Amino acid sequence: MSIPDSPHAPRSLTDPLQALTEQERAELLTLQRLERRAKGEYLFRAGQPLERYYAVVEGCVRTYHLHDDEEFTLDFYTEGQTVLPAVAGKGIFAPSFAVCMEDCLLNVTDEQLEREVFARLPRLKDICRQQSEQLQLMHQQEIAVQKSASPEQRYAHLLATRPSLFARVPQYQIASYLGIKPESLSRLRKRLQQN
Amino acid sequence: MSIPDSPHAPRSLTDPLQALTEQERAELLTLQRLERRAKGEYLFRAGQPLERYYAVVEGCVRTYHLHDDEEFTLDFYTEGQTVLPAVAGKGIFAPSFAVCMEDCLLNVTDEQLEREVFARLPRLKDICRQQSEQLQLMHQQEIAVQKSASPEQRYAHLLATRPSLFARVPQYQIASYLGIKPESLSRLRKRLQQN
DNA sequence: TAGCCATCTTAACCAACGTCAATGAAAGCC
DNA sequence: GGCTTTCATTGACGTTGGTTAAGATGGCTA
Repeated sequence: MSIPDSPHAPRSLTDPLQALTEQERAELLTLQRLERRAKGEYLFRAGQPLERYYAVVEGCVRTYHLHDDEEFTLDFYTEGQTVLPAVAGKGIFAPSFAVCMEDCLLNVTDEQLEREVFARLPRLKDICRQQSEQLQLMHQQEIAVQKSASPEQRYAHLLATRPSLFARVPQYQIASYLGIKPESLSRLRKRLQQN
Repeated sequence: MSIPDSPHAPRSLTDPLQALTEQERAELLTLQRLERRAKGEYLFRAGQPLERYYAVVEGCVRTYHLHDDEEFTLDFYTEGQTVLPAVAGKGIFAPSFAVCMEDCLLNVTDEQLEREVFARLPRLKDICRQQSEQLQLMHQQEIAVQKSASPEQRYAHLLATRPSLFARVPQYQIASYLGIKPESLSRLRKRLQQN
């Protein structure tokens, strides 16, 4: 019933900004651009060019994939998380849909802003690159878990690591995140209660 | 029975070196370091610091994840592919095992060599970054497929896109790549034959 | 050649998920 | 309040993958 959690492949990231000085962080705050999005609004849709990327300051964003008119939830992003790998720019197209589950406050970055920020805070570039590499390894890890863990294990793990999600997100979307149907999740939960 | 293949999330990459001039490519050839590894040799093991990364020039490398003494194949890398995201350096640890399925000829890069190459061919840095971003999107795509496609669909897709693998790799490892047991793959194949 | 090992297949049984359909419960709307 | 909509639950039933165990095949070696 245990989830494979390699000690060297963290599934959650340390705040990348910790490496900055107080002053640098203050400067970053003056540079960043915040936007509000209402519940139900889309940040992007599959196939669209990705000109901006988003970090969640407040609220919850869900990404999903569409296949045979059915949604498959890829991930939920909450406070402090960056939606998708922070990738944007020419020739980059969204592989999925991203929709706000709640009213959101978002930190929005486009190519130009990224250049400005990196110009002011050159150290941030390396930090971001490291962050991106960590994320890649985490994705490998996620694929591994998806292959080796049962739906029940994945559910238990989600419940343990992100319990607050269950209060913010409808269960049928959690089910699709776990890769099963809502009815199955319902029965799975019942099974666990009884034991 | 169709596999979700978003037109904008390519599952195979264009050769990143196409963007280089003939001369640059020639220079790259003089810089690169080739190594031979025998069948069965490990490139790295889970938890080890990743000081080098590898591209397959000839042969086949398998990465896998270990969970409850069972192997879960993450991917097979053949001619022209880079093993894992090309990530290496301080603080980076292997999330999985990588073992040669055949005698291999590998293109090996460590941090120092990477610096040298980037110093000689500065354009390559951007190319690699773009490549890395594409890879990240492909990983997202893979997670989506893993969630939305049945083992049968994944099998059909693998057969269609990488038929040569079936001649190079034992079937029980293909099964673990598909996320099922060898017996199930055997039955699945029989089912498909009959229909 | 005989024996061993790894791999693939087959069969029988069980558990778990998918599907379809019906019922409840909660929230939002007129 | 009554209505609709959305979401969660439950049941019946079929399909499929996991498990276990037993052969079959082929290659390798003593």
